[in-house]
Amino acid sequence: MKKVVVLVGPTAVGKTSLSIELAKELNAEIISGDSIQVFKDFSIGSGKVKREEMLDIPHHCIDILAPKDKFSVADFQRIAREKIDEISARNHLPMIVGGTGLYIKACIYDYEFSSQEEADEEIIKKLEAMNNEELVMELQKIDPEQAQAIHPNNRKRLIRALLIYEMTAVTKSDQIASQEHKPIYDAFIIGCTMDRATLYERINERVDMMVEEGLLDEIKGLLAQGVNFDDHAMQGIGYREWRAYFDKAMTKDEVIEEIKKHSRQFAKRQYTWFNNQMPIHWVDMQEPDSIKQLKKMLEAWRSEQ
RNA sequence: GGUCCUGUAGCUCAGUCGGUAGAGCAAUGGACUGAAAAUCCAUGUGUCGCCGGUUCAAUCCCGGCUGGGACCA
Repeated sequence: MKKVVVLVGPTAVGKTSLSIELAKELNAEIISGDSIQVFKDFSIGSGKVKREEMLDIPHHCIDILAPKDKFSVADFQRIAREKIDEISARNHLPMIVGGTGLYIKACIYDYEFSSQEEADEEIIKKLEAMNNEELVMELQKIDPEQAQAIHPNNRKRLIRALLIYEMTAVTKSDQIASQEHKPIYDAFIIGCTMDRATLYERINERVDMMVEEGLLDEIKGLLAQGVNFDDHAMQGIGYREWRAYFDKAMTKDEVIEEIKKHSRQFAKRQYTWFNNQMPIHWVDMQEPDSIKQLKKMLEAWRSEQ
């Protein structure tokens, strides 16, 4: 099995700088595991590494899409796995760094997405016109297991499950049942953490910094090139909140507060994912000893067979 | 100085014609297999400003005190 280092953690915990430090020591190349950083021109708001911070460490999966493109887990899985192969072939260590839990898990675990045609507009319209109860009843017919598992209020998932069957003729349950739910790499998963109150302070400060660095100009630039608030990447935190500003429903300061709040809530959700979905070696970013210990463990892991 | 309004959950406020209280937001926990920075679920004990009075019983009525606001001087 190929070795892969994975570095995850909530937003603003300090993943980027630790990743560069580790990459230097391990002769690694970094693959960004982030659902927004793949888009060009979504830079300040997505917390992309700056050129000068990279210290010549190769970075992948950043700026690989145009701002109006669509992207999905399956795309990420395919591209990231290709990168892992390439980097390994170069005798470098691949290191996935990011906060998008699903993307990262789909990449390193044996998730399998059946090939999918472009979803039929007609079918989507038909499903979206149905109420929750009707969706559940429909799913009950083709995939009772998922109809049971998905909460009736979660329309997005209900529609997704129905669509999977429409597109691929395989139910979501069958798809999942065919997997072993195991990693396909020898992955060493590091989780960055710190005291919650401190993290929240850092998040607030980071948002202020983004605004100082020109977040609003970044949004204006995107709008000027034809991106609008309904586009996929614009649903990212730090981006979607500005819609209210341009609609004159909120002041700049109110938008900034919204971004901070959403970022804090996001960090909490990230913890929930990382705590429950993957076996993680947690590192306390405020404890130098904790990082030292991590490096020792990484050394040991790396020299294993 | 006077008159009136006001003080209930971290915040904004409901409410109890007297039987110790509830919404939204926040917060916390959780789910998660093609939108995942998305989507969804669960969780509400708080000296009802303080002291006293009336009452079987007061957050609710009465009195005083105190904080906030508006208006009149």
